[in-house]
This record gives sequence, structure tokens and C-alpha cells, in this order.
Amino acid sequence: MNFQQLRAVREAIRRGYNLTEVAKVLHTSQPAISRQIRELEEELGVELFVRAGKRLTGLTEVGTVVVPLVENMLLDADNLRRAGEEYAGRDSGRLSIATTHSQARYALPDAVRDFRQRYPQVVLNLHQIPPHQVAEMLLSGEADVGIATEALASYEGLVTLPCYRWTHCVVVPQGHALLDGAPLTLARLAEHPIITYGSGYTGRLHIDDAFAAAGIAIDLVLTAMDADVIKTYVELGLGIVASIAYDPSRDRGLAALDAGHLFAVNLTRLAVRRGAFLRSYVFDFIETFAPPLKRDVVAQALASEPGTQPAEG
Amino acid sequence: MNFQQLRAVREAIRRGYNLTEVAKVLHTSQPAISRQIRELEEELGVELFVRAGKRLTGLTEVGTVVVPLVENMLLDADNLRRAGEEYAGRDSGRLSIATTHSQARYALPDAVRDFRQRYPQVVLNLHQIPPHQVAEMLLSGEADVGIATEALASYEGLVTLPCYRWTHCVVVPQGHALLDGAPLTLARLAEHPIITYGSGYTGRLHIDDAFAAAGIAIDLVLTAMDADVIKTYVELGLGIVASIAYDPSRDRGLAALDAGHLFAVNLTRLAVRRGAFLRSYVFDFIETFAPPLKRDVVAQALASEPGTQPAEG
DNA sequence: TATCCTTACGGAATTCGTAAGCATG
DNA sequence: CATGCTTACGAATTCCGTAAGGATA
Repeated sequence: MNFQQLRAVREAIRRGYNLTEVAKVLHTSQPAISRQIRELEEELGVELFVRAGKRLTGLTEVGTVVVPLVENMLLDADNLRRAGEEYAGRDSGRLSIATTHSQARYALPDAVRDFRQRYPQVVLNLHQIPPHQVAEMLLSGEADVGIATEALASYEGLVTLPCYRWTHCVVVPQGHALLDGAPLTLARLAEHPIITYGSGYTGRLHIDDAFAAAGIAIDLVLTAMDADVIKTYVELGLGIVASIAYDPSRDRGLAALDAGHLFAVNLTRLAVRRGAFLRSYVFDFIETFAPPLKRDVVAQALASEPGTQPAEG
Repeated sequence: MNFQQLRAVREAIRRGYNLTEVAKVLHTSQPAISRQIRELEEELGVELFVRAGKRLTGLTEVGTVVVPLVENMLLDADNLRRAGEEYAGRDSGRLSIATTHSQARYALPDAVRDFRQRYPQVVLNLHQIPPHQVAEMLLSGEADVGIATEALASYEGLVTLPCYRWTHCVVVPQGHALLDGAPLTLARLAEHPIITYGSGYTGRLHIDDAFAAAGIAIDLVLTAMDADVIKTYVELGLGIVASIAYDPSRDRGLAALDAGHLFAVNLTRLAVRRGAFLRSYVFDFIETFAPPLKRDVVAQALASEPGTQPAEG
């Protein structure tokens, strides 16, 4: 048993059982991958993959049992290497952040700029993905830090920490009827066509909940994954976006109305894989992004057992 | 990085940093071990071991950080192999039990006999060790199952399950003054020299507690680690042993008096390493030994997170 | 001086990549 | 017939064990 074999198995699953593709990713020849998988199977005495003729098509029962172990070992190997780099005092390294458009576009730029300045040698990798994929990237080790508002809690394998709270606001074109100074209500919003986030994105759930609780039906004309798109189409009606997405100087043609009293407060969370070894620059980045998350706070959460951390902060 | 290197590191720590010894244990030459350790250190860019001249003397700070990762990987590798054996339907394998004298001598024989009959191909390894070492052997992977009355709870890395409850009894030579039929009390016991288990063994704590709570001082003339020794010396006074240790047909010269009402009930526990892959014959053995511990009960406990299991059962 | 680790070197074993073969959709 | 896995084989690499060297208690 060796790590190369384990990597081949892991990558075979990730790449949909296409060994040719696996070979490319692992920078080796395809027969080598075939051999590695076959030899591991021989050593274990069991087939891990289902074969249709000569083609791999899926995992066997044993395969599904065994895969978590394989991934554990490879993640630990990564941790080991990272611990080495850390103590060797190497200033180079990787910081891979998985996050949503909202965060990447509005919340992260300052922290990223500071980080780049302080750690120029660290390769910074910003993965902009849908919220529900953030957890997966963390669990697979492809990302070191995940930041999202949705779909981060309730993973045993993740440690989740509260970053900051925010509310939605309503953006309308200049001269819109809602700018008459009268108080903003759900009923008044519902009089207009609404443009906001797709479901699962950026607090969309809280928006639906508020209207549903009030028993008000809305005319949803367009949903999008990010505030920039939403703002582009605001002339079609009114837009509901995260407050941080409105910038008076940039969005000159638009006006914003605070809607913090209409929709539930959102909590953006940061997550890391439980038990991961984090380079000290990762701790620094986290603190830059969310100052209350000091190194010892994160370290303690990281070492904690599942269930011990608070759901909210 | 490869597993041979990791094994060398683990064994170096276990063998007190004597690489010559490590080489013997791992069936290779001593220079090979030297190289493996050095190459791993080079790859990580950090020294894991403290060197006094050419001799290894301990772990560096990095070393202590890194060792848990190394052990994780090696334990997972064991799990992987075992999962393979299991699904390959091999009837051979290993069952390594770490337990105390009391259990090995009185509680386990029946279960062991049945097991041997049912799984003749499985090499059964019975480690008789002091209670406080049972947990260590489980955590290191040297033992698969631990059985003891003391010092098994409160390990995060172990899953502990209640097996059975038992009480102490008093053994005296035939014709002893205590055999007058009058009720047995702590005060009456204290009139005689007492022989019982050493501290930390077989419910000794409950014996001390009972006398201490009653404010009675006792004359402890001899302590031993096992009931056989205690019984041998009973003529020097009276012995307090586990009830299961008294066998009327074998211990003809002795009489036993139930002392269940004098000392707290003891709970013997069985433990396995959390997350370990257990062969099905291991589940069978556990159920044979403690019938309430059926396969699904154990499997569920095994997969549980720390803190979720009851302290007592 | 005995023990223990390192270095050096030749040989064994493993592992790799290329090329050819074969099955599947 | 294009894609994808396996087999075969020579080459390169890695890894090991023996033998010799040096440091420490």
C-alpha cells in the first residue's frame, strides 16, 4: 500500500472513473494508474471498483466502505506536509478559499488585498462556487477556508465560525415610487415586480420566509446568483440584495432603501475542515477578514469535538 | 512520503528512539531506518527528532505536533487492510485482546473457548496487562478489544460499552470466625488482617471507599494483582476478591461470604478504538462475551461521536 | 570499549513509460 | 472507429543490505 495508489483511487472517483483523465491530473501515464488501482485491489484482496468489461463504472460495496479511509489518509498526509512547511518557516504556500459570489465580490476584497500585501509568496486561490458546494470543497481538501451564508452549518466534518451579520436592502432606480419617504413595508414591496437571488443564495430563504409569514404573494420576475446581475436588471422592478452590495458612488443610477426590519438578519459563516492543520498565514487571513476570529479562537474550535460548537455566535 | 517512513517514525518513538531496535521490529536493517526517518524529515523540511550528536533522544516541537497525524495514517492503513480481509471473506486474521488478570482468568475463558472453536484460523492474542495500560494498547492499535473494570472511561479516542456488573466477596479459610452465620459488616471485617487487590486493580477503589466512608481503618497485610495470589495467602487473614474468582469446587479449603452489600457494584467495560474497522469475528467475540452487545449496538457506538455515549449502561 | 547512528556502494526490486492489443459504445 | 483499459517489455529509478566510519557514554 502506498500513497500513489491511494491518490489514484481518490482521483478515479473524483474524475468519474475515467483513468485516462486521472493520469493527466496526477501527471503520469494511464497504465500506471491502472496498475496502481489494480495492485491496491490485489493487496486488499477485494475489488474496489465495478468494472463493465474493461471500463470502470462505479464503486463496489467495499469501495464505498473503504473510500473514507483513503481520503482520511490523504488529508492527513496533506496536513503533515503543511505542518512541515509551517515549522520550516517557509513563507510560500497555498491559501485556497471557497466562497460565493457575494462574499468574493463585496466582503472579501479588502481582506484579500491586505493578505496579498503581507504574504506575497502565498498563492491565493479564490474559488467562486454555489453555496452548497463550499462544504464539499472543504471536506475534499481542495479548499482551506470556506465562507458563505448558507449551507455551511450541520456538517460533522467542518468547524463553523460566525463572521458578521448583515441585512438586505431594496435597490430601485432613481425616481422610483418607493422613494416617497413613506415607511417601507412588505406589502408595498409586493406591489412591484421583484428581482432577487436564486434560491439557496445569499439569504434568499429569509426573503421568502418574510413574505410567506405575512401571507403576501410576490411577483418574482427574475432571480440571479449575484447582486451585480440583479442591479443590472433593476429597471424591470425593484431589487432585493445584500446591503453590502450597494455602493452609492458606483451605483449612481440606483437608490437603496434599508430593509433590515423586513427580513431576518443573515449570518455569514467561515468554515474549515475539522482537524485540519492550518498554516499561520491562514489564521492571519481569517482574523483579517473577521477580527473577532483570533488565532486561539479558531484553533480551539478546530480541535473541538463535533457538537460542542455553538450554532450561532 | 511513504508508509515505511511513517512506520519508522512511529516505532522510533515506541522503542525509545533506539533505531537499532526499530530495525529489528520492522525486519529491516538499521541504516534503512535511519534513511527513512531522515528522508521524511528532508521532505518535510523539518527535524522531527532531537539529536544529541548522532543519537536520537526525543521529539522536537514539530515532532510532537506531527506524531498524531502519523499514527492516524497508520491506523487508517490497518483499517483499510482489515476491511479488505473482511470483504475478501478470509477466515484468517487476528484478534488481540488487552485485559486484566481478573478478566483473563475468570470472565474470558468461556468466550475464548467458543471463539477458538468457531474461528480456528484466527490468531488470538491475549495480552494480560495492568488496567491503566489497556487504553494505551487500544489507542496504539496493538489491541483490538480491551476489557477492564478500571481506567477505561474518559478516553476520547475509545468507545466504551458496559459488559456486566459484579460484586466482591470475602474468602476465608474453612472454620474461620466470620463463618458464624452473623451478618457480615465492615466493622467485623476490619477485625481481621485483610488481603486484597493492589490499588488500581479490580475494584480496589470501591473497597477503600467503603471503609473510608464508614470511617473504619483496616489492617492491610498484603495486596496482589490477582485473585489467585490473594487466595493463596488467605490463611494470613481474610481476602476480598471478585465474586467470580471464587469457585467452591476448586477452592475447597476456602469459604466465601457475599459482600455485595458492603462495597459498591463494579462495572466491567469493553472498549474499542473509535472509528476502528472491526472484522465480523470481532463483533462475534464481543457478543459471545457480553450477549447484550450485539453487532448493531457495537457498530452504532463505534460510529458515534465522542460524548454521545452513556458513561454507565 | 561498546553502543549507536551515518555514509558509501553495489545489487535487488520496484516502478515507470512506450507500444501494442482488445473491448465497448 | 474512437475511446478507454490491459498487457508486455525494456529502462530508469528507487530502495535495500553490507561494510566501513565516527561519535558518545
